[in-house]
Amino acid sequence: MYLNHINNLVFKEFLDILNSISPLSPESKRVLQKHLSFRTLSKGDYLLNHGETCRHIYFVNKGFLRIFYYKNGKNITEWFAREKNFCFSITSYFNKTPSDLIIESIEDSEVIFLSRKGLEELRKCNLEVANLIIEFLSHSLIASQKRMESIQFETAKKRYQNLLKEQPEIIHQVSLHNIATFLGITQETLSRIRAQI
Amino acid sequence: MYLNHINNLVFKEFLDILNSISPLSPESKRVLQKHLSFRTLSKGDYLLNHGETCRHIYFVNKGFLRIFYYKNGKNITEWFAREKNFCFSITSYFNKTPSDLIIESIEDSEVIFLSRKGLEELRKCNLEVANLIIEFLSHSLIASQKRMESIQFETAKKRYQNLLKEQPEIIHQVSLHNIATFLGITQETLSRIRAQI
DNA sequence: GAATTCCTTTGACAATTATCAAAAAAACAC
DNA sequence: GTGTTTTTTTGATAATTGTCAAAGGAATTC
Repeated sequence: MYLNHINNLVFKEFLDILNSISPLSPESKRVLQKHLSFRTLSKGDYLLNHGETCRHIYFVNKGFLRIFYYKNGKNITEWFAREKNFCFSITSYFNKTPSDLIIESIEDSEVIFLSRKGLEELRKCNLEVANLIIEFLSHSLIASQKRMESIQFETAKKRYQNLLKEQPEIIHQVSLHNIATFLGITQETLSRIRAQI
Repeated sequence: MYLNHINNLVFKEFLDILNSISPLSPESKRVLQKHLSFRTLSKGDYLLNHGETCRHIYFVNKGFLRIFYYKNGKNITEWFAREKNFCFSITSYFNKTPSDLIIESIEDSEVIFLSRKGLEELRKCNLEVANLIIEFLSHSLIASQKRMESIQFETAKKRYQNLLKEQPEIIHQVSLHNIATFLGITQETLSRIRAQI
């Protein structure tokens, strides 16, 4: 269900969030708004499917998303996107290739779409938009780096404890299996870790 | 040994490389050049030390660098930067915090420094520079993502084989220990993997 | 509320990798 | 070359995690 140009208040709030990431003039907000769209999702809906090319950066206005993919027939969680956070398939978005990742709504959600085409056009001529993208990418890079270090150098137990500390609510939102694959371990191993704590 | 504004030809070539990443007018090149510096390093020299804040993006004009850190007293390789590639400490650079990472020259090297201060100034007022940074960050993000997936979902043997395929020359440039920690395994495990192949 | 389905835990065992120690090989210095 | 140091390999053992199978719980449906 696409509802373009309808929920103006939602867009206004979103543009304010963008503005807090990197300052935007009213004019920049106006041109950016042209490239926004809005979608509501029911629990279980897919925002991006395997094989589709990722043509947007997604902002979770409400709800909760899971980004996952299939590896040897098993579904592996790559990331969770909480309310007021962004997500997208990095590789598909930049390389314009079919996505291996699937983005699933695990609660009823509201998502704002930022179109790649729009952003690519705007960043070429609008300095504020270009700087907004720089802020966005540098934060994404730091997050990616952090996750990499966690996977490479912490034990499964430590990673689980960190997750509990940083996102305690996650336990009630997603299955143990999803948390386990997100941590890079099997469901059984996570179950045993929990038994120890 | 810093040699600013001396090796003009080297800078010209470097600016051409930047231009090939994202187009730069002669004027943009001119202003960018003001924020470049140059340094030669002997084998074993440190480009960035633990506790120092990373104030530059480095470009390996010649030679070979290793980025590593200490974890429980052991030195762990995070990345290798080959000739004509960039490197920097992501966290230290963006957060302006002391670096955990150490960047070491493992061959006699020539490195071009792109100053963070200069880039931060320029990107605010120069659209071409802002777009250059966007290209740079998006490629960094893709690389970080790729490495993360490799660590999380491939066996040590597979990772070693991929490394051999992608950078066969690396075997002759760095010790087995450094390759092992880069792959996220111990030296002994890597030695045993090699014996199998 | 009984049946079905899905999620989580537990058990037994195998595979992978780490750790500690020592030997072998290679590189380096004199 | 000889001796010294560093790097790599090998051995024995332990720890961690994965795999396969089954049981126990919880949630859902009819």
